Amino acid sequence: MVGVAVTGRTIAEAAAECGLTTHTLRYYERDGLMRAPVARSRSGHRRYTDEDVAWVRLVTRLRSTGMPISEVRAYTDLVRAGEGTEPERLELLRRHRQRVLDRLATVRHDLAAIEDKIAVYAGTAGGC
Amino acid sequence: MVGVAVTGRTIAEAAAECGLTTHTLRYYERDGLMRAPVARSRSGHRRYTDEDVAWVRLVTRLRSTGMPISEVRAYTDLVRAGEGTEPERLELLRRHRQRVLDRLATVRHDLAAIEDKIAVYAGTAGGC
DNA sequence: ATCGATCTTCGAGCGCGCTCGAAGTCAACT
DNA sequence: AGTTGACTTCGAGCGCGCTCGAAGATCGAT
Repeated sequence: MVGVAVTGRTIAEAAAECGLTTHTLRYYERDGLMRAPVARSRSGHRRYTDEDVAWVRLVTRLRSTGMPISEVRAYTDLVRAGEGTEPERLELLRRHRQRVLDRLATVRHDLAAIEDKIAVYAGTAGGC
Repeated sequence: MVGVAVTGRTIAEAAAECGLTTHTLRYYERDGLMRAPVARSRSGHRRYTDEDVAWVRLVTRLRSTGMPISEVRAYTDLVRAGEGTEPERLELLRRHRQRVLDRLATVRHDLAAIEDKIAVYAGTAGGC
């Protein structure tokens, strides 16, 4: 075979695709947030597969909804442990979901109070 | 007059009422998050008025919706500056409102993806 | 072969928002 | 009067989540 294509993305490409920095991507890996260590080229450079990128995207969704790093790691550990851990993963995700919903409700409630204040100022500005 | 009632709450009472610690309440004051310095008893202990508590409640709503301390301080400065700053206050609150709405949309979107995953696990667990 | 951009590891540093502890004063009850 | 607990100021410390920089190896285009 001539010219075997190097598979996977560089860390910079993966970072751009996920909206993260290369620093953060390395940090996540160090911190146990990848299902498996990212593959390397012969010279040691990281090569991100589609699966790696998809996983990082899941991680960012969990993070964006407020899941702490430690809990993302716990979830990752369960996935890495393989079959049989599905009930635990489900429970973890469901607990997270409930927390997010509670948080959303609180924010909406507090936002409503702030919007009342906006309405007062807007009324003042309107001069009516 | 016999037994003039001491007006206002102690810091512990105010903290309990606002769902904060006394440490946090002092920290907020130090950090310029109170409209005016809290009144003191003759011996120097803080006495929180209804207005103080109402203000702290506003601060907690701004914080709870993600406004940074520095911006709460900026808003506080405007209120302290008095009349004429209403348009700036309005603009600040409106900008905040928009950020909160954007954030809510993002969280809802990311949560939906997580709920898809929950559905997959739940399906697996259901065994159908 | 050369050169500039990108990659590696490692450990330190930072910004935010509290959180805590020390050392001392004051309040309130018995 | 004594004692227990709450209050004061001050500055330091902490947990989280990155973020950065140094020193050096490698890549890819010319």
